[in-house]
Amino acid sequence: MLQHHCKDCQIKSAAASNLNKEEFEILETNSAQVAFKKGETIFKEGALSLNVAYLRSGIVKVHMHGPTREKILRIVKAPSYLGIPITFGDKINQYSATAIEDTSVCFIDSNYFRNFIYSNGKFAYEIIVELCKNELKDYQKYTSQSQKQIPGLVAETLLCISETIYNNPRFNFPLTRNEFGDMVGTSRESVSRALSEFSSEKIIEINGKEITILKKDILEKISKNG
Amino acid sequence: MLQHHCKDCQIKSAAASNLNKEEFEILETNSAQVAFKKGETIFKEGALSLNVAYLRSGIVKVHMHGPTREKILRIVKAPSYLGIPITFGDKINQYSATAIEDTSVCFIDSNYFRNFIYSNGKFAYEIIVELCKNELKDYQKYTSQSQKQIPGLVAETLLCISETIYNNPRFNFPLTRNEFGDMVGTSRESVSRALSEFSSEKIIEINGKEITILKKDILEKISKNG
DNA sequence: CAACTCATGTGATTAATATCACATAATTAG
DNA sequence: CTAATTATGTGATATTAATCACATGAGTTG
Repeated sequence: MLQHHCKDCQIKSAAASNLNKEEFEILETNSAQVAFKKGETIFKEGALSLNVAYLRSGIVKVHMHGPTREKILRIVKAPSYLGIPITFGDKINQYSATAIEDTSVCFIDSNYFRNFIYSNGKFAYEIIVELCKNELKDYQKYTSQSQKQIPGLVAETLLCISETIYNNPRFNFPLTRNEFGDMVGTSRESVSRALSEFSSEKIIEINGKEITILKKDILEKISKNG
Repeated sequence: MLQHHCKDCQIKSAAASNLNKEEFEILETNSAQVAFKKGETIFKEGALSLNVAYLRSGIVKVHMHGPTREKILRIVKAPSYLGIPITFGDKINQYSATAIEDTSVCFIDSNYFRNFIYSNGKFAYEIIVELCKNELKDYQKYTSQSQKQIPGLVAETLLCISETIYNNPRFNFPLTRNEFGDMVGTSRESVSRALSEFSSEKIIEINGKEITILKKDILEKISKNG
């Protein structure tokens, strides 16, 4: 457990901003900050869920076993809670989280986290807001994925990664082609072909892992039309 | 607004069970019970979300516009909250709810609902648990839908409707074939073909809207293997 | 740095599903 | 009760994407 001072943490969650001095002391003595290297597992499907994980820095993939392959549910960028649902929705983790860049995670004993919900209404409210926003985002993605064809899904994913994770039209795509496939529910070959197509049409530029979005408007159109 | 007494309501939510006498009085004066006939819209995508909807009785489909067609996100059976996320995740409804059987819904002014979260930790906690459980269920379904093929999806849906909605191997399927397609992300023809196939193999029996699951074990195998 | 292993791109083939077309059944409206 | 509308089933065809096969490339490890 690294020494840390939650009260002075510069990257508190919206919920934690509502904690008072005493609650911060409780948080501090019942949480642990852990560093993960790229590729390391933060928590694993099937294990007991005893902690709430708060992602302080880095990027993480949230994923679960599917009927035929792994499914990447979302890419999470710090700062954000990582799976409150696995803590309060079930006793056993229903999904895993793996660092796709070096990350720092605070694990909070879920009993104390629960007590904050009981005793601090503003804290609870912010947690609810975060859960609600996630659900809405998930439903959007869910709907897209069941209706769009592969070029649309690949375009959507590129835009999403560019805009919500890197805020930059040029970025290092953090997943392998195989994982990209796991994310949109298709094979690595199909992803590869869609990317090649976009590249040959000068909509994007590919340099290994580095992708540059050249024509955002066209990519948006492809994403929208499926 | 129908006259009603929330305190004595026999079908309170887990969250509402934690409200005290005063809170029930507030709830009573700031909520309205409304009856909906089959097919009527309970709330609509795009409208302002000013109320939390609590489904007291009946069955509802929750759905949203997708890129190419409507998407049915879930079938909800009473008693259950209907879309807390639309109230606290955004100011505008991101999805609609439509009665697929006659229903009774309590609309609760979201400002008062929010106050309960602020002031009653156990209420807030139960809301969080419900949101978390929904997220886990959604992720499971989400993963299935992006990996299984149509027979697997149709089998999964039949089992789900049979077990979680009707608790009976024989039931009146509450959706048209088209809506069934909207639910699993496929065309009505493909759903129809899968059902015919199951029927000719004596796995199910179809009598118009009435479906009987004859061989649950085989249906489960089809569902599991995709 | 050489030998592996893993990741990627791409052509050929196969399989799954969408779409179209149409007949028929069920439901709704007048 | 009849006409109109909507829902359903099913064959034929077209489209899409999966799978297989293989070459190349990049990164890793001894």
